[in-house]
Amino acid sequence: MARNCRFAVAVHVCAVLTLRRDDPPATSDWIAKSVNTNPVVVRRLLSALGKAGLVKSQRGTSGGSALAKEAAAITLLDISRAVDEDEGPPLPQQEPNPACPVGANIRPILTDILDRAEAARDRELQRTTLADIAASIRARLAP
Amino acid sequence: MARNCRFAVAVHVCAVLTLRRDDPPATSDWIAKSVNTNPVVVRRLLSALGKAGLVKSQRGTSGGSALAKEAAAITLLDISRAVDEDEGPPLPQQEPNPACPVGANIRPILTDILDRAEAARDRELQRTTLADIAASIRARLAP
DNA sequence: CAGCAATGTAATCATAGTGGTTACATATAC
DNA sequence: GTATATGTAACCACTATGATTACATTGCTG
Repeated sequence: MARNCRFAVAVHVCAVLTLRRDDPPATSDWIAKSVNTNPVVVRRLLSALGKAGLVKSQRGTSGGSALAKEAAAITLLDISRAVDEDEGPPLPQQEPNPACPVGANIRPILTDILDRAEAARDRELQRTTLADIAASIRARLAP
Repeated sequence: MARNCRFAVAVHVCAVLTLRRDDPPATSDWIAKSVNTNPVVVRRLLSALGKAGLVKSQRGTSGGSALAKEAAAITLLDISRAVDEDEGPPLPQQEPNPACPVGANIRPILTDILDRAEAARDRELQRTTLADIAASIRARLAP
């Protein structure tokens, strides 16, 4: 998993947008207050989410952002892919020694394993949608 | 997944030790040449693997390292846990705004999701042992 | 149309993590 | 006792991250 917090913050941002359905679009300023960070950080994420087609933003007065699709149609994997650009598997950039039987053969084996591990993680993220997140939050609000 | 290469290098190191079963213990110098890195980097990993009980090392002349268990009894998850110390889920250290319904409730939800994703990855890593890695390498050596 | 309010994005900065390297103390075989 | 190996601390260069400032751009609204 990526060691940054972009995914976590992006889910938070999207959760805000989901709970604000039917309300005027949320400004990056407003969202930033909920996340407790700088509005530009939020706008960067919204920009990435927008390029992925998950969110649409409007400039100008009474502008802001809203989901571009149904909450049930956006999975956490979509969000992860949108904000965490695809770096390959975490292998050393220095190639191993091809003169050693291990060095000559370990690379594709490691790539395969790391890809499989990431696929497992992805499958898990794909199982949850923004609608599920919203439901979890609502459940905690009115117990 | 961690964004460092420790896991990948550690698997390489362990693969070397596995293929050298019944040979004199491997020195960090020798292993480093296979990985194509500095011996100290290898020793750091061997130290962590040793503390996890996966490897044993011997100082002094004709010293070196060897597996502490059967290769079939060491999973890639064991190696990952040994060299990538457990940082929690990647959440922002700045707590979200408790006055917002989302900010007040998103934290445990995110933790749950990230834990689940990591568990899926772990389950995948657990399915492969060092014996499997060694077999894959041997298969590529004599096709 | 004027002006305000919002996004989009570049540039900069402090901080932290990573891996490579040197150095040296310690242990062990011969 | 000496050569050889591990175990670690210390330091360095490089990179990623997230916060921040600044400013251009867009669009509503009076």
